[in-house]
Amino acid sequence: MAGKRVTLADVARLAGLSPTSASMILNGRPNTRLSQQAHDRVFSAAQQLGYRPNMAARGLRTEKTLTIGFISDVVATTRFASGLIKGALQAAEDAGHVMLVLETGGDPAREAEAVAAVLDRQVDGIVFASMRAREFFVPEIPESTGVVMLNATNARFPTSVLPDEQAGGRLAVELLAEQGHRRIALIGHNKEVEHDVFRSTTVARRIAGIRAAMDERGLDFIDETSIWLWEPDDGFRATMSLMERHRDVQALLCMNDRLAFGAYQALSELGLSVPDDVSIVSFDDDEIAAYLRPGLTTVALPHQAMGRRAVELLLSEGEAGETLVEMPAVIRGSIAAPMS
Amino acid sequence: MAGKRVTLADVARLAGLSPTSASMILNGRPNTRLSQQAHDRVFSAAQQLGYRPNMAARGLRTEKTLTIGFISDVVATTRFASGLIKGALQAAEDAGHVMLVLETGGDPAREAEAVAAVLDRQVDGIVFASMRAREFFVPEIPESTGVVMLNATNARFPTSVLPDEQAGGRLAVELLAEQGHRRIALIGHNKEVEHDVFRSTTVARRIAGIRAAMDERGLDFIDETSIWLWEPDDGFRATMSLMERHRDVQALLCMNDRLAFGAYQALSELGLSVPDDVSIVSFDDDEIAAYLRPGLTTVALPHQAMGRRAVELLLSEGEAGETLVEMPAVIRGSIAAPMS
DNA sequence: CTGTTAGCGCTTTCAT
DNA sequence: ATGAAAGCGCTAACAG
Repeated sequence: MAGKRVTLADVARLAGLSPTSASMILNGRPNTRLSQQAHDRVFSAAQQLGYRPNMAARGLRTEKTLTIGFISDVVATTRFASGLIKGALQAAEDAGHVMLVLETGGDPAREAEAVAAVLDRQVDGIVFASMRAREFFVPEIPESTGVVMLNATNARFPTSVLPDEQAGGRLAVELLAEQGHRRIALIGHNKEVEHDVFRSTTVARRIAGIRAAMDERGLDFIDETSIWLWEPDDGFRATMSLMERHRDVQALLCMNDRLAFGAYQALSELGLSVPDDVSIVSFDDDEIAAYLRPGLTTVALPHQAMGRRAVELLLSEGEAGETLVEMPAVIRGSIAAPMS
Repeated sequence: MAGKRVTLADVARLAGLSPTSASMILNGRPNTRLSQQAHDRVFSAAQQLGYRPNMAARGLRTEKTLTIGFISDVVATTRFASGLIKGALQAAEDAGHVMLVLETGGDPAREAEAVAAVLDRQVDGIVFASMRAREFFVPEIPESTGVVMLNATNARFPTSVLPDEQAGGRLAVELLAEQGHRRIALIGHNKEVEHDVFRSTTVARRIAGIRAAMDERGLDFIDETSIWLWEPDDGFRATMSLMERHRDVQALLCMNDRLAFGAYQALSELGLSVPDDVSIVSFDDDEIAAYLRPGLTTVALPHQAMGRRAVELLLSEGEAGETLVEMPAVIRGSIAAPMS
């Protein structure tokens, strides 16, 4: 049954035409009116034989492979960053493309190899994705190959897709301000990181958004708890230390959901209730946000939409520059009006 | 600079040899001793020109593409299942292969298209991965194409990689029994699911392992709490209901970490402490397991190892049959000897 | 030891 | 309205 693969020549032969004509018909070439009969015969022959074009052969001629390369540092491994892949995959599928996924661990040598590997396969374009937005090293790439930076930036490749962190930062503050909170603490802010542009372009923007929104309303950071990591344990300790010094804090703004998780644990240990005693808003919409009790209100990192957008830009040769994707608020039970 | 791509002919010309010779040298063909000089000239020419073979052209001749297809239902999107991809990616890279990743959402139509898409690109083999182990629909595939089922099974393709659930189930019980627990409750068991082989081949095995280990030690399920979903909220409710009826339970065995998360929340609400009042062991080693306080002891689903194994089997034409991958225990603070 | 010829399956001039 | 021929870049047979 599954002997040799059906080739265009087979289809042409069965249809009683030349491969040339069959090719034109199957590809729906315009300006070349072959008879209706010919069309019918070719289509039915292709159908009957179960013909599928050999992309390698086609690619050899056309230089197009309907394949794109998705090269990431560690995206494939991390919880929500796989949303980037998912979105990209969907957009690729919608456009009839398929995606080569490679992971480099952020190692320049592997990045170079990854680029070579996808270039060898004549991909139609490359998406470079990073787990945390950063300036991303990119090896030399022929000009004919389109490149989009996803959650990352690179001077040589200006087309990039990033979350709209500034608006996201504003939004988080607004969620709290609308409830009437004035004494708000920020958990996860770190002045050193803020000014380390390489490490985190976008965090700086988020902070800028938060700061602007706070200033406009005359609110102040109650505290700037400097911590380095953003894991639950850091959130736990930061919250403990904060509450010790500022028992009157009304709301917490956490830089990510894991910190917020730690904050929940700390507040619970202190006998404080969310949101009755303290409201919490954070960023990411990590999976745990929905698991917490009460659910965590958070400004989502729109990974899936970003992945989708990146591939769309790649395939449409969209204009260069930054595309900012909106960070939507996901409202859950962790915010309420302050009691005092 | 980046004009036309360097071709084998260019290399041969520069080396003063025919393309054939250059090809043989570059591919390190045995039994064809070309002079050492020729080797040197070809290598240096290739180096100098930055030659890279065109895989499409090579694939056209050799029928090999150094590319494998990874088709999953929803793997790419879910937190820990992306471990499957990561492992597969690593094994592929180690073997000099590259991976096309497609997602089908479990929809047969999309599955058929995905298979067609990778077959059109002449992949050297296909891995079918599923989020939860199940009998997986697979469209017709030419016999020459290797297929490995990953966290899934299919009658037509006997080569599959699965977690060793039976041993994992035993292990979980042993962790508790070693501490001296005798009154152990199982959270997440559902008799209907247990017998629904299609929905969950492996859960049945896990239960079998648990049951066997319990029987050997003369332990009994304190309760079989039938619930359908395995989300934190389900764990919360199941634990609440359980503790109401069996205040003397010493340990909880949760079918996954999310259920355990819910159990933590419930116990906390009841003023009970983990592990002093109740020990908890669960399955998966989801990310939250490390986030919980105390850390959750859990029998891990070895996704990464499984992904790796699947690709290794695919590329080595390994023998057919089930490959069971060990589920290792990850010990954290949620277990201790019972107080009573 | 090395080169020539042919052809993988497809698309694309260019003739008819 | 259709087909013949050439060639994409590579490798496998077969001569020299």
